[in-house]
Amino acid sequence: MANLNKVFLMGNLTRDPQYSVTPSQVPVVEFGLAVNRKYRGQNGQMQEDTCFVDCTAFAGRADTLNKYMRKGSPIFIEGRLHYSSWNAQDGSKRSRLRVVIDNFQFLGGGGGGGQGGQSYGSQPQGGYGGGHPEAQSGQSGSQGYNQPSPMDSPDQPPAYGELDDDIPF
Amino acid sequence: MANLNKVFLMGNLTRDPQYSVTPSQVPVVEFGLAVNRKYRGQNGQMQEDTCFVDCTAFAGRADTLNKYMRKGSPIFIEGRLHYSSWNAQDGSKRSRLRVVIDNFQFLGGGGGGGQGGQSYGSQPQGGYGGGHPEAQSGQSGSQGYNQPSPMDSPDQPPAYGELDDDIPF
Amino acid sequence: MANLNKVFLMGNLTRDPQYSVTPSQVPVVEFGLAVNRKYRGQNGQMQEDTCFVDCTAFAGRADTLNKYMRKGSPIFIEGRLHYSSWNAQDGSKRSRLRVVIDNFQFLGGGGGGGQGGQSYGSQPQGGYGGGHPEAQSGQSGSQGYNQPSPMDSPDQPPAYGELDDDIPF
Amino acid sequence: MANLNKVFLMGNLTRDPQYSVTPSQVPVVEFGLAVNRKYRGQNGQMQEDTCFVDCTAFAGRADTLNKYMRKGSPIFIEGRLHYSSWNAQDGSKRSRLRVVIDNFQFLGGGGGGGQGGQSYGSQPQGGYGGGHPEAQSGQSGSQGYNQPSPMDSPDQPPAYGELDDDIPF
DNA sequence: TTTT
DNA sequence: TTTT
Repeated sequence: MANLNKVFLMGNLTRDPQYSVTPSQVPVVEFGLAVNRKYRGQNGQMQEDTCFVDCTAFAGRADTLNKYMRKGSPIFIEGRLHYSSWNAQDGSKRSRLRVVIDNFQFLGGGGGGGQGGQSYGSQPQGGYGGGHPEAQSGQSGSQGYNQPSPMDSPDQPPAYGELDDDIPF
Repeated sequence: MANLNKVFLMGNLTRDPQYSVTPSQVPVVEFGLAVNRKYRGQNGQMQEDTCFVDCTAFAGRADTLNKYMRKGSPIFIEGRLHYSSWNAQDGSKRSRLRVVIDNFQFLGGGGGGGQGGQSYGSQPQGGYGGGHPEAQSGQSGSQGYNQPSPMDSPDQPPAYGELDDDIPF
Repeated sequence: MANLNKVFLMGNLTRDPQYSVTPSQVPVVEFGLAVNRKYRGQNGQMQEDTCFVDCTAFAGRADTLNKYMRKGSPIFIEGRLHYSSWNAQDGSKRSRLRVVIDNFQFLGGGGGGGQGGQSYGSQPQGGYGGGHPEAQSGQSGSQGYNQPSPMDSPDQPPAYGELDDDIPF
Repeated sequence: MANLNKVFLMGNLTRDPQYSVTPSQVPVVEFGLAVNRKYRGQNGQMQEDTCFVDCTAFAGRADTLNKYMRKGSPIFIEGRLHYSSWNAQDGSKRSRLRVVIDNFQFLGGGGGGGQGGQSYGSQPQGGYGGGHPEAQSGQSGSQGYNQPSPMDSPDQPPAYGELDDDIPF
């Protein structure tokens, strides 16, 4: 009953984002991501292999990614594995894993678009969302965070009663 | 400009959750978490040390944690570091890091409450939310997921146009 | 040039681990993992989908997993995505993503074997390794950790010079 | 008994790395990290707060960080929380959380040093290690990875027996 | 090919 | 202030 599905990737787009919309006009973006890995092989020499991952984003994230990412762009992605299966033309059962994007960060220095390091996400408490005008990404917005600013000098952090806001952090 | 703040912890509560509410009646729960680590020391012998972390949860998460967790309970936590600072009585500047909980999982087998493995969270696409009646946790709910059910047998996963739902996954 | 490939999963084995060895007798274990997700669909009702992930472990990890895990066993996995590709019989190019296991935790309460919560891994500094006799998992062991035990009472944590050990933590 | 302690941070150094060595000459580096978070407050307006985290690295990682990071440099860090406690001069018990660095990535575009996106780490299977000459970081090196290159065209990935290497991935 |  |  315990379930967790969390993926963190950094890599470069292998192709320009492909933009589409669902039947009810929700934006969708798909692209490939290449994640390289260097490792020391049996022979003691450095080797490299690449993990190619298909990634999908929806809604505001799709818009933002489509706007700023290009083939070669470096990106940090937080998401989850998604499994889909279907019946192939030859009658066999086929399946695929992809990554559905929940949050991302543009990383500078790469080939394509993103050269800043903006952050986008959908988790108000989850951390590193917002920051970009296009980053409309379904935040529930109910759990703001306000830096405690205690009036005086206790040996403990301020209690919640001293704060004028609902959720202190 | 790139920012990320993500913490994953598994450990046991060092004390019963302490429940309170913010001035505007938002539930808050605080507890200590002990996370053990075994490692091989300089001498080659196994050693153990414990990391004690103060954890805080708000709203529906606070209610659920308060209801099921007790001193000794094992738990999996996803959250973020939160820094607070204040002036101590002696005039010195003091600060503290704590973890603000975004998602959690009860893990069986421990001392106190949680014996199942239920999952709670606040991220519709982020993965492992819901499942428990008490798990009211601020989901924005806009990004549902429906298993694709292709009509026929392509050699590719079904396109979005074939799906009768807004966001396929 | 920035690359990251990190996966965290919790779920249940869909089949008993399948044990084998590489040509040079390195143990290998493979199993399927089912990771469930509850979410609220477009219609507002709770829905569930399952992500099926093929997992592979090597060496000491393979031994331990093979010994304790069974179909239905709950487990926490830390690993990385691995991409492999090959040419299918019909001449088409095929590919697959799987998860290579770096660390894992048995989680209690499930169908099969693991009912404790032991921890296994390969990262001395990475956290939660060791603890089980079978957990031979390639630790480099060079970064031990010793709890600082300052003699007196500064207003700062003890400096390294006060410690009688190489790496204080 | 289940324990996990994992931290992922992206942010900027708040000061130049401070280099030292342990009594037995193991390199140590310490620096502060600022991780920003944007969120929508109760009032509906965007707000920002910063999490300040003390970070420590040892051995080869310390050397590399010391060489390339400066105040303002952006960085991605994977590590673990470390708790230390001591008795303050006034007799009170004091404690502190910090992050011990296991892996890191330089991120381009920031103030100080890192302008590439090199990756450094200590986990052979863990992913994104190596790549830099200075990145001496305690790899056990036993779990190399070789891309499978099947000769022909099965409908399954190649079995291990077909591979001429110990650990295929 | 599928687990709770 | 501490849990298994």
